[in-house]
Amino acid sequence: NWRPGELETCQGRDALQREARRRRIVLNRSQKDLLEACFKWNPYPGIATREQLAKDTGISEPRIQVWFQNHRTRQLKAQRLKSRRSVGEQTQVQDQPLLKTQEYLGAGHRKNRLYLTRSQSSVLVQAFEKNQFPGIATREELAKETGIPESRIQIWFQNRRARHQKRSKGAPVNSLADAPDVRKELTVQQHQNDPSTVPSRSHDIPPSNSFIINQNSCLILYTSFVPWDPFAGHANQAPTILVVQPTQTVQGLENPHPPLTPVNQLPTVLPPEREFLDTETPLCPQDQGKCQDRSEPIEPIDLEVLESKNYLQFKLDSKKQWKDLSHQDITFFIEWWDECCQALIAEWEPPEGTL
DNA sequence: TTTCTAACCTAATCAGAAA
DNA sequence: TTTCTGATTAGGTTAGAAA
Repeated sequence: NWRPGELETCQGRDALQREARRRRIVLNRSQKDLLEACFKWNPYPGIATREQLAKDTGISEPRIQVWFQNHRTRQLKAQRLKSRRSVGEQTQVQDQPLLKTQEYLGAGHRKNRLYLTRSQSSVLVQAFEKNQFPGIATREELAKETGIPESRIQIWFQNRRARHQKRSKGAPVNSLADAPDVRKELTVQQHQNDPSTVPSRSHDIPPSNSFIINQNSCLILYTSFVPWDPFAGHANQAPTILVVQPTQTVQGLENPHPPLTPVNQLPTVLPPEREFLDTETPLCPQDQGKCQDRSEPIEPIDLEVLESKNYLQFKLDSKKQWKDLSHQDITFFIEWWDECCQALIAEWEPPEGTL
């Protein structure tokens, strides 16, 4: 049951000609738990979240991305099936999109764009001319040769095939299109290591490992309080996730759905209480020296900290919303907060027997 | 053998730099 | 503004691991 034109595609090709795929990974229970918990509150994780998940699970970021892609598909499919069953087969049901968080809607959601050099382009173009559907071995070889991550090479081939097909179907071909880029010879690593060479995105708020900003509240995610080996397989060594839920009043403002479900299904380890609750300036750990030179706490007019069950809740002043804060305020606060979290994590000693 | 799901695919679209 | 192209999405297919 091939579709017209499918002979041109990988799926229509003789299986014998197809190059081998990547070896399939098998997720363990705690990796799945962590991904599923994260999916519940954010089905569209941005690059910062995906990288944090990669760290915490030991799964590479591209595999995390694929897992989310597949999981969304299954989720939407199941959702549709469920709603059609409940309403009746004959009725047309409006599909409910998955909830997108501020992380998705804001800037900094995507990976930094890759800029290929002339030589990188020509290597890829040559490879494409030989084989439009390289398997994992070829892609890894190309990755080694060009210094481009394998996952991006895969994307490059996908885009190239799509555009190649479009053009061969009669669209006018611009001779410059897809030609090796004439930009100066910056390596990928240069772009990645030197932020000044990455195209500016002045409105960006830096991605945070521990923050998600919603319109009216901020959600704080702690991970990695427990040094955790994803492959160790001990149930009590699951990663720690602490999601801070916006208050009910805040939730009610704009979104009919609670934006997040607090994730407390996983073992939760709070940071040492003294760090947050007993100080005059609860937003800054006492050991402020670790927060570089920022010994001045953020003026707490915008934020307050509340203790509630096992959650720490930060709530904006009722009159103030995140959108009222300047970009600089937020950027400063996030950077500062990440540093404090890192200092805290570095300092934290797990209870005996948890390792 | 069947079921589940990671890996991979296309097509459409977004997004940002360059022309 | 338009063009180009890397990144992301939805959703379908393939194929390997587990039941």
